[in-house]
Amino acid sequence: MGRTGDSRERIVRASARLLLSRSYGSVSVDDVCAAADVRKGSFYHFFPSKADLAKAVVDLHTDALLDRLAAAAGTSAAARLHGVADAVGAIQTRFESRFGRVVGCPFGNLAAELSTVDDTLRDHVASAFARWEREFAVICHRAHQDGALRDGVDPDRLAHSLLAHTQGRILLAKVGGHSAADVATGLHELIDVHLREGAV
Amino acid sequence: MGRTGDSRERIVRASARLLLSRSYGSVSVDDVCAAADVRKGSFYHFFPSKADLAKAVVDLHTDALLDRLAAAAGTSAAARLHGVADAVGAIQTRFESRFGRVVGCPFGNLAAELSTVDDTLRDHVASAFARWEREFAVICHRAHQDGALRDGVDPDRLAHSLLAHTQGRILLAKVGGHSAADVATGLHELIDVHLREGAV
DNA sequence: TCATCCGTTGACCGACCGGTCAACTACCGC
DNA sequence: GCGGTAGTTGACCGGTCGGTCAACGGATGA
Repeated sequence: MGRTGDSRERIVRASARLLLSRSYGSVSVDDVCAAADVRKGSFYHFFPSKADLAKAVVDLHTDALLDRLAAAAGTSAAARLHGVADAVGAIQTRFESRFGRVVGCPFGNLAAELSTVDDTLRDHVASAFARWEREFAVICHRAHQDGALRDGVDPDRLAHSLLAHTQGRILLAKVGGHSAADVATGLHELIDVHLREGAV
Repeated sequence: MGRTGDSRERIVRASARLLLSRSYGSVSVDDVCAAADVRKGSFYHFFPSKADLAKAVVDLHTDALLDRLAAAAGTSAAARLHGVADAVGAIQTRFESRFGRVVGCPFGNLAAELSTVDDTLRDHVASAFARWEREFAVICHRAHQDGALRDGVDPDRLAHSLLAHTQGRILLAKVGGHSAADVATGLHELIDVHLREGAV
């Protein structure tokens, strides 16, 4: 082994950073190798193609997100719902301070750019979204059982709606140059309008 | 003039089609020229760069969208609100039948891929979104004046929320392989929860 | 001690990228 | 008829792209 054997991890982390600050198409394998201080041959030792690297990056973000969502506390179901909005806001705020601006959602960025280009990658991102939505759905169902949801609000559909809203808000903040805090505020509003009057 | 002098238009229309079916990064200037049956020199006679072509495509879609939104009829303000959801659904359904799948929003796709890469392009797309949101806002304000909106719902914030939701739903449909009809349904639901009970 | 194997290196490749250019052509106003 | 000009053509360019490969090195286990 050359140095410490953490080359693969350095590659994934470096490309996660580069993909957020730019885009899949504008980040070359050479860029990634330079940022990770790894030679190209090593890169292709770990990843059969650039697309596979992107999948690894998706997995990295998926693990991080699911951890964060699980850690999001909250006593009542309604508070838990607001907790996920806070979690999303916290992640975006962290990206914002790291890159100096809202740079989008790691999943959403790849989904928008590559869904129509690489079908296996599309499928991979879709799975990540599905897991994310399932986490939301669990919380929505709990809120439903607690009677915190407005009449006629279906928990599964609310979960999907929440995810869509998250993606849309982040995208608009990215293109419009808004702040990550606005994203969180918008999500809180969306949640409130779905909660029964008088719920926390 | 070589043929009929409609080269520029052919270029824009061909690249509008290619950008929707693929992505900015995966569509080359050569691809566009081939699809438009135009030689590369002609392309660069009309557009100083590939990015400028993308701006022209944005303008094309902006005009089409604003026309469509203006044509969306509706007697009551609430019906008008649902009318914009139908308009979005109709556009997406048309794309779906043209390309065999949901291919995303022309603005959203470019916003996600290029906001962090090309600042002038980002600004151009942001302007298009701003005009779109303003159209939504006009209708939301009308609904507000008519007392159709739930208490505490701010019309401007609702317009932004509606736009975000539109983008998010389209993105999720694109990556998840859902239908354009689902997008419209989701938008109708979002509108309904913001309307006062008993409003049409 | 030695073979094995994972990781590493750097040179290399053909294709394709966005973009340029000088020459040519057909129209239009004069 | 003639000059100017908008449009067109095809050859051309340097750079970069994703990806390949043979050779090498150092730890590990027998």
